[in-house]
Amino acid sequence: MQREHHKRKPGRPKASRSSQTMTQILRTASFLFMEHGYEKVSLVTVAQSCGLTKASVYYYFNNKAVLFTECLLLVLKIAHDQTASIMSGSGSLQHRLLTVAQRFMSNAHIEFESMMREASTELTEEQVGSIRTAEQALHILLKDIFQRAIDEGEIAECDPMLLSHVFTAMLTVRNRKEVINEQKSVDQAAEEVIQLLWRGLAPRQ
Amino acid sequence: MQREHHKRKPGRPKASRSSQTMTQILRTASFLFMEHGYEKVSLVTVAQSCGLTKASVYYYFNNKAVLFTECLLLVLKIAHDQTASIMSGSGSLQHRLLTVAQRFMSNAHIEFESMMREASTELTEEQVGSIRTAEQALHILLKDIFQRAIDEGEIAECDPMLLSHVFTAMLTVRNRKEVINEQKSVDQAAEEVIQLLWRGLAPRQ
Amino acid sequence: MQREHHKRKPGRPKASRSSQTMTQILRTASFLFMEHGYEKVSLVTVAQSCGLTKASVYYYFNNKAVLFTECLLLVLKIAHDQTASIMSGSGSLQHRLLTVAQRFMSNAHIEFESMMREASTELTEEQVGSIRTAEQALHILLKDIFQRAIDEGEIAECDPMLLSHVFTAMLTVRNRKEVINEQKSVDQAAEEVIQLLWRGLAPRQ
Amino acid sequence: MQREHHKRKPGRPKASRSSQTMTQILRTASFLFMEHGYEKVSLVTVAQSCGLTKASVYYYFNNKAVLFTECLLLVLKIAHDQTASIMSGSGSLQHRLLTVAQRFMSNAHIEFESMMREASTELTEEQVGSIRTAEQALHILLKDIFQRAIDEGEIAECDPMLLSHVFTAMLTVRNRKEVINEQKSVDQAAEEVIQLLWRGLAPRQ
DNA sequence: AATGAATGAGTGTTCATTCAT
DNA sequence: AATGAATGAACACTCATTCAT
Repeated sequence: MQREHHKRKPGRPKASRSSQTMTQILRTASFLFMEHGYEKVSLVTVAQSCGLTKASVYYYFNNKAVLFTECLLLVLKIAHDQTASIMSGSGSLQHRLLTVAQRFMSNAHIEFESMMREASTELTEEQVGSIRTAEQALHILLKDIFQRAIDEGEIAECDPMLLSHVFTAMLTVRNRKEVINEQKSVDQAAEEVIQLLWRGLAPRQ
Repeated sequence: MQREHHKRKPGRPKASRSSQTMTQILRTASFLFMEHGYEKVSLVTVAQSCGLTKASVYYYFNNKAVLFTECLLLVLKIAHDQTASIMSGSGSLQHRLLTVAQRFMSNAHIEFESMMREASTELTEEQVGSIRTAEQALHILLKDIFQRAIDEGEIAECDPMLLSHVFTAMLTVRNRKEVINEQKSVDQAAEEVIQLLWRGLAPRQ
Repeated sequence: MQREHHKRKPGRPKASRSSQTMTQILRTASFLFMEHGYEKVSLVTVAQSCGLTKASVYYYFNNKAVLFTECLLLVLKIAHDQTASIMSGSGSLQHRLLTVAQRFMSNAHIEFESMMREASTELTEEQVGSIRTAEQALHILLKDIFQRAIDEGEIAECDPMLLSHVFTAMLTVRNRKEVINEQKSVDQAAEEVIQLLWRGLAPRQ
Repeated sequence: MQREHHKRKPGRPKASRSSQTMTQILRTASFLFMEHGYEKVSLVTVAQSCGLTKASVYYYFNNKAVLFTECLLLVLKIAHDQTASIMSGSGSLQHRLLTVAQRFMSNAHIEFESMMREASTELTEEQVGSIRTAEQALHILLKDIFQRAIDEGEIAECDPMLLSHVFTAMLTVRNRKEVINEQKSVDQAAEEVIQLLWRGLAPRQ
């Protein structure tokens, strides 16, 4: 009889906190992984940073590799979306690249490739694959943009995929203390990097 | 190389050890650290790769942090000397940079900054400092070369130190599978990277 | 079956639970425990095998020890009843023993004593006691049957309780791969075991 | 020059204690495994029972599965050798079997098959195989003895391998409290079991 | 000069158990 | 009646480090 009133599912309803806790773990862990890499971040660190117990982290993520994978997918997705959003905006290509550079360089992170090398022995092939795919999506996005710019004569001819990698590699100067310091802000450094990339070293005659 | 650093006391291996075995450990460990990073390389791995026991490694190096420090100092010194040698040679600046790039890119290694971040929690400030100093020597070398080139109008005006960092950062594309593969050799990639750096993106009119 | 054990209070599931779900848990868990032993069967396995959650299992059984106890009591009662039913049937004693043997040997199960030893550190003395009682009921049943057979001269004189244990112990050969295989079926093995027990090794003159 | 005196190997000599510690671990662990099974025996228990640390156990045995395997191989070898020695002695077959039975029944142990089922998920196929081989060696030993006895008309015709398994299965009654107690010693029980096996149930006419 | 032995601290992972809903 | 969330205790395993020889 009660059942006819409102077919409420039995059991404790999934508290909205549930998803909140999970995303909090994801966010915290993402930050830690990007900051310190795979090995250095222990699950107890993640847990404590969230005010939880190790076992609670395991309640949401089956193991460290899974957590790591989801974190990277999240970070890469955000990076991809942000980049896409910025690049689809108005302004000159140079200016939009600068905006992307500033965005990327504003949050420190371990160089991607190093992190993957560190983690790859612990991840399944599938996990590595999914991360690689998400990473490539970002590079393909940039490559396509560069390709179009080349076609339209906006930039000089070159391998657009290589350019995409070089571009992101250049942004890692952000991590060097001699580059970013009291005298040179991140934004300023980004500007100079982009200018370097744009003009090249060749002297103007 | 050791005699050059007078202030270091901890971090310096016990004197009067058979330099034969010691340099072998150094070389082997250097290779392993550059290949896999700090954490991934256990002292037993180093020992076995030398045909020794863990305890023997401890006989020459007081602890892992000391060994790591000595390794990086060695690697950085070699890199510095090689670069200096190449850059002091003849040929155009662009060509000499290409040679340096090819040399660097030919042996895979974990991105330097990532490795330092990984290791830095285990190293003493002094150890970090000595590595940073050696690293900076390399960048100062490049900076000076770039500065002179700017002064002589060989390359466009820019922050030479930043340029030095950007230059080395660009070389890390070597680690990306999409860049180095069957279709593009390391030397070819190096060439394209240098060309990109030289010409920049701006379209020629 | 529960009503028969008045003295047990801990170890007895909360009253007035939907016997539907409860018996399903009991049946499923019994099977799993007999198949894999105490430790190997986690409550989450039991729950999932029933399409429930761990917490639901706890709703019916206060803890793992209680569930295990109830399972064994159930299994032992079934074994007892089946044996009683078979032995009270017609046919020669040897033939009825064969039927029992075939019944027992047809479903694989961990040797009883091993399972008890595994579980006993987690069970209360009371729980161990109740299981032992149920187990003994089975042996007493057999003992009485053997005693009567001895009295009636149907079998040779011997300690009937020991015989009961030897009889059940012999049936555990069922678990050995060298005994039960493609060439020898369970029923055939049972037959040979019973024949061995019946005739003994002594050569006939 | 020193080298010419006595080519002593460098390093600390393998203390005779070394092997002593190792065999002590083996003995202790064997006892514990036979007493409680695979899962129940944690390596910290083993270590403490030897007055060592967990890590020390790992110094001698790479992991729990390896330790377990070596323990079982040891136990099975001892059992095999003891049995062979006893069976090759003089006296009637019945009497020698009794001696074997008494020997086996005097030390309690978990039923072998149960232990293997418990452990097999953690062992490599190779490890399982080597244990199975050692186990089979014992059964083959018995089988051959039984076969010869059959050939010589010393015992009645039957499947000698099945007999071997039945024989060892019968000895597990040792674990039952109703069999071994204040009123019936192990030796006495062994005697009755052997008598049962020898004479069988069939009434003598 | 080199090594066998031993250890402490830490890591990932599992699981029975509790509690509010 | 049933469940989502959270936890503590245990376990297997690794590794840098020490010390007597």
